[in-house]
Amino acid sequence: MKNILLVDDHSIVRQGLKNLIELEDGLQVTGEAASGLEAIQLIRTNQYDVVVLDLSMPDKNGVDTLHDLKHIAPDLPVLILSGYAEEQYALNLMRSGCKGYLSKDAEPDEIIKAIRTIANGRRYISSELADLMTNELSHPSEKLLHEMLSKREFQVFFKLAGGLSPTDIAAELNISIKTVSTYRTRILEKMSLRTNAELIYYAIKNGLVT
Amino acid sequence: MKNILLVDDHSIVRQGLKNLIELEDGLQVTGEAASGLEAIQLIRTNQYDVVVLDLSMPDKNGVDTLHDLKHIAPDLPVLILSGYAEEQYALNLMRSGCKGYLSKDAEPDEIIKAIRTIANGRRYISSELADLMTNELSHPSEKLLHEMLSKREFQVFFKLAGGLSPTDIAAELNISIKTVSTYRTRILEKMSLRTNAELIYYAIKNGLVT
DNA sequence: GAACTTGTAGGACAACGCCTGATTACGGAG
DNA sequence: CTCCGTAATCAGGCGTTGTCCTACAAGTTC
Repeated sequence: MKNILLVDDHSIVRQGLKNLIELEDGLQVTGEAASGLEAIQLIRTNQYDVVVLDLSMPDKNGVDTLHDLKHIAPDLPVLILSGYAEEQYALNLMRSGCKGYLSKDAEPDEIIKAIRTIANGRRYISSELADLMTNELSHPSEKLLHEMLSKREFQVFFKLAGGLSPTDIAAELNISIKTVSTYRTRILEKMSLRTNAELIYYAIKNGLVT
Repeated sequence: MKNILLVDDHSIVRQGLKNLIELEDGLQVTGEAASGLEAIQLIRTNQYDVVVLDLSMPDKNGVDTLHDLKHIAPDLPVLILSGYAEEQYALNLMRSGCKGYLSKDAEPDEIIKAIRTIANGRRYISSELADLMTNELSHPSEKLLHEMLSKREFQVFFKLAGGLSPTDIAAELNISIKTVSTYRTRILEKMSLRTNAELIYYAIKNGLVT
């Protein structure tokens, strides 16, 4: 029997998933969290086989949550569930160590399939994502700019795009402002941007923020 | 027995809502639509007492869907369920004739309460929304926000939106940086924004920059 | 004429950016 | 397997920039 932790701030979504999952043999939901912090705490004290993680949450976003998770429990497999517009960062997330990535409007069947696959220790890659990735491998030069960022850089990028100040970001990531500033410089450099404004513009135009 | 139509493109969310609703006496889900168009079609041919409508959908967004709905079935009460960041529309939507507005992360209890209230022909207004509305009424603004700016303020707004630094702007307008900063403060104040990022976001979404 | 609004800035202080450098992690060459 | 280069993560110093608060004159509204 596989124990599943659901992380999503909308209780309706958790309800829906739970319902779906509990119809299945061998799968059960043994934990629910409405935020990244809650999730981290549950994982510290309980034992799960799979985490199903929503990307967009208020207090601590999915990207950061995934990052922290990987420190606490490197081998715990994570399935990312995303809304729209977030397909763009699928590749970044896969590199950050999630085992699967699905859009919320996927069919219930597919979600179950993904959970099963991941619970068994394998990766789950949807056909859309597979396309993306092979595309990626065959023409590496055509990477989207933001996919050239490291994990940490991407986290910072994301927060800058959301309008957070360096000070806020430093606090959220527990690093020095100086470090944030360093990342910012490198992000602008890698992405050939010049200002925060351009960065925000990029993020909006590429659907990285809604 | 009240018949409810659920409109949301995520089947998980529909599942969750359905589950929630069917535990209740006197409420039943008799229709589901994954898109605005589907919803319109169902409403043409079937009889519902309440529509629960998600705001963000791919083909036709909730705003437009609501608008069309009101032409086909002016008296059919609609409860809007929104994700984040959409609170801005709440007021416009209420004016467009929806009967209630709730965030998706509301408690299940509240959702049920809202549905019941609306099904009985009354409006449902959450406390957050009530706050917003009174706020709004106290300084009425039919105008677009940026139309409330003075000439000078608008010049600065425009340049800020374009990513110019205060220093650059000061140079272009031959005024002190301090003055630019003052305008910035007033602009943010007048437009109820908090950061340059939000300002840029506003400008892009309102087509003030390309 | 009192009460806003608009255009303008100065001073104090915090925030930020740029440059530089340490440490660690990793992958390929030898 | 070790060595080394490169990329990633982090941060301090120092000077600049920008924000916030305050202020004030000129117009506008009631």
